[in-house]
Amino acid sequence: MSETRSQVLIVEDEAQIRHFVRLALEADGCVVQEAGRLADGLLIAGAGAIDLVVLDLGLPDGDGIDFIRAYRGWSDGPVLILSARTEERHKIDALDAGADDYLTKPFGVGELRARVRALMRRRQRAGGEVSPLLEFGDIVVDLAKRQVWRKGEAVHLTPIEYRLLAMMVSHPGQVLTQRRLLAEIWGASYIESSHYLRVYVGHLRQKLEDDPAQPRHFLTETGVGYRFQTGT
Amino acid sequence: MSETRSQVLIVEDEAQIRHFVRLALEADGCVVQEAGRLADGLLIAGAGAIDLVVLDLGLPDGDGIDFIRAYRGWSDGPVLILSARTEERHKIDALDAGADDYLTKPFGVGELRARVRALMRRRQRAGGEVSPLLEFGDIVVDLAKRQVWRKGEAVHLTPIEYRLLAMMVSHPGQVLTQRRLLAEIWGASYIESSHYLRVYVGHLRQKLEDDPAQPRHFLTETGVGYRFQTGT
DNA sequence: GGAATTGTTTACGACTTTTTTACACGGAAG
DNA sequence: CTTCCGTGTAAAAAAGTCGTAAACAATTCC
Repeated sequence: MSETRSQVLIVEDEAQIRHFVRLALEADGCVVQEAGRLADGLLIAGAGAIDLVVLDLGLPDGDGIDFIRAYRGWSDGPVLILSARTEERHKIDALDAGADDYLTKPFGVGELRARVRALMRRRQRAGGEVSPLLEFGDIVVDLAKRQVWRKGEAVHLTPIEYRLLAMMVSHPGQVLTQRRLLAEIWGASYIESSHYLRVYVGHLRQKLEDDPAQPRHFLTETGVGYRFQTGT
Repeated sequence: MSETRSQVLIVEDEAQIRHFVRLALEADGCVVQEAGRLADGLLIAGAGAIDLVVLDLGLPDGDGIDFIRAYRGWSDGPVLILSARTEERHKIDALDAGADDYLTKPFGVGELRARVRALMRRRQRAGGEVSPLLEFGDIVVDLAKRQVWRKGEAVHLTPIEYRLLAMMVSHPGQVLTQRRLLAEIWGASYIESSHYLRVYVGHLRQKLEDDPAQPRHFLTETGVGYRFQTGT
């Protein structure tokens, strides 16, 4: 936490706990954003440069496990679970879905802060080792900074465009089915709205392909989904 | 844990718990080394090749915190604390000294394994995942990416063509009856429409065989079905 | 409050895939 | 030799999918 302060997102329905966590983390110099529902949380996480997510599993508008899976679709950032569920089964499921730590309520504020510090420390160390720049022909993507360049020029992407791109570059060469893309970007209730994908893949091709009509990276697999091709 | 198995070091004075942890982690494919004292633990860890340390804080020959500090002097590898001490102060101190996770005794074996998997996952994420390739002469199939190559060149297949190919390469050398292929690809009500198969096997031969008229992989078993021959 | 940006929805032509139709080939049985 | 059956190609028609532009609604930003 030397120059840029860490951005933390809290996804939690109880305003009281949100506030409690916010105070705890701000004491360590974090910048905190709050979301009361999973859908809002995904929106914020997709829109901004979030360094760490603190997630309550028991939210009213959906299962927190689904949030982890969706988030993991485009981000490797640490996720700490807060939950009232103490059963081992829940912990295992959350950790295996991609969470990094699991803290059961009630928890001590000091322990929460220490665990957040541990995750942040590990994150910064990992960032130093590996270059976060992904390069594909003319396209360069920095997933950590949420920035995209084409032929050296910065490209502006909207939140949805960015999440779609991040999902695709995170699975190079692989076909991502329409159902999966829709479920992880718009939510499980949108798996039939495939026209959204046509519109937004179109946007990405417009902004990132040399010839949008003859895409070389964002390939269509008719009837199945889309494939991000890394090669030239 | 793709090729090289993870090396785990357990530093713990009670032989019973050591054995318990060893069994738990070996079940996940880890290679486990044990140390009963901090000094022995440092010696083993110092020899290198350790991917993760499971450390009991309450050892007779010294403070576990000192172990963490010493270990952090040369390694960034993950450290998971096991401890009978439940007080928050101890957790905070251990985490701030460089530990990555803190589990209080008694703990569930499932949770321990899940937390170890979470730490390992984060460690290995930098390395790209490799999906298994099926190779048959000139033909290479990547079922995970849904991609097919012939003599190094990508081959485009329609959904039905791909499902037919996937079925055949999944049962190499085996005769698949027309009824079975039709039922699995088109549905149970199509088991008499054997003529679809002629069309689509024809497509596959056209796209993947050297001489479609003299197929070497997609063989006809007249009156029965088709066989996928793996050999050259 | 107004302007700019972003997300959603609609419409339609172009394109891909599937289904259907037609016909030629070749071996086995009569 | 002819007939029949299962088979292999080709190409049509039909069905389904995709890409784009543009209008509208919601949201954000000044």
